[in-house]
Amino acid sequence: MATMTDKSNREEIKPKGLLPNNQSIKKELNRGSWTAEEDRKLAEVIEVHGAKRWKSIAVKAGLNRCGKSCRLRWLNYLRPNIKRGNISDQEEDLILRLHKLLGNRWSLIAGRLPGRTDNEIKNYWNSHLSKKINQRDKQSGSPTEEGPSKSKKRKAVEKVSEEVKEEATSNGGEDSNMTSFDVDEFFDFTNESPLTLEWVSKFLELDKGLCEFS
DNA sequence: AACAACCTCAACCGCATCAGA
DNA sequence: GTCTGATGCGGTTGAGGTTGT
Repeated sequence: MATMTDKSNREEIKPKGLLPNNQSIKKELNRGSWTAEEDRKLAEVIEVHGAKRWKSIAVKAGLNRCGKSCRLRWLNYLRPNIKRGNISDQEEDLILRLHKLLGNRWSLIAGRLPGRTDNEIKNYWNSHLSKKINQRDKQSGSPTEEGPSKSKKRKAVEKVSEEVKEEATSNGGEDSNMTSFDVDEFFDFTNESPLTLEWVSKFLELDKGLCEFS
């Protein structure tokens, strides 16, 4: 089930990351890129048993991997309806807006972009958009664009979070992660302006339209 | 052609939260 | 209420690819 962009077709799985002298690797689990064979096994088991209890999925599939790794592989790569390839201008715009609104809440942002994963969006942000924004800021001289106040951000975050939750549950419960978080802690809200609420609702309207479009 | 510098993105890690016993 | 295992999230890493010199 590997795609063309997949680097995982390599036969050999090399350990990744810093593992000082194989220091306490539990049972020598496979690490690194996934092979097409592993993908196939994982997909088969998930088809039968569903995407839950990842540890047992790993065992049932005969994969020498931890459940976490299997989950990640499924969510970011094997899951049906994954949209791969270039991020469209519309999507990019949406990511920018959502990031302005939500911050680094990648899973929430991903929840508003059908077929995109949080990892993908995070990568895209780090490699493309953050630079773009830095350049723009340097040119304009202002650190950030006009955006909603923190209290409005908070409301928007709550709303988006709720919507994502609903969508997730209506999609069979899969990906029903990121359901709640401490908004109070995340945003330190003080001042507000009437314009900002308008900004948020406009944004949400636009967002809805885009979702229907895609 | 060879090398260095930079870029991309899959995968890992640590931590937080949730759910069940 | 506490413990423990499962799950989810965001930050980070590094292999491999691309571009520049």
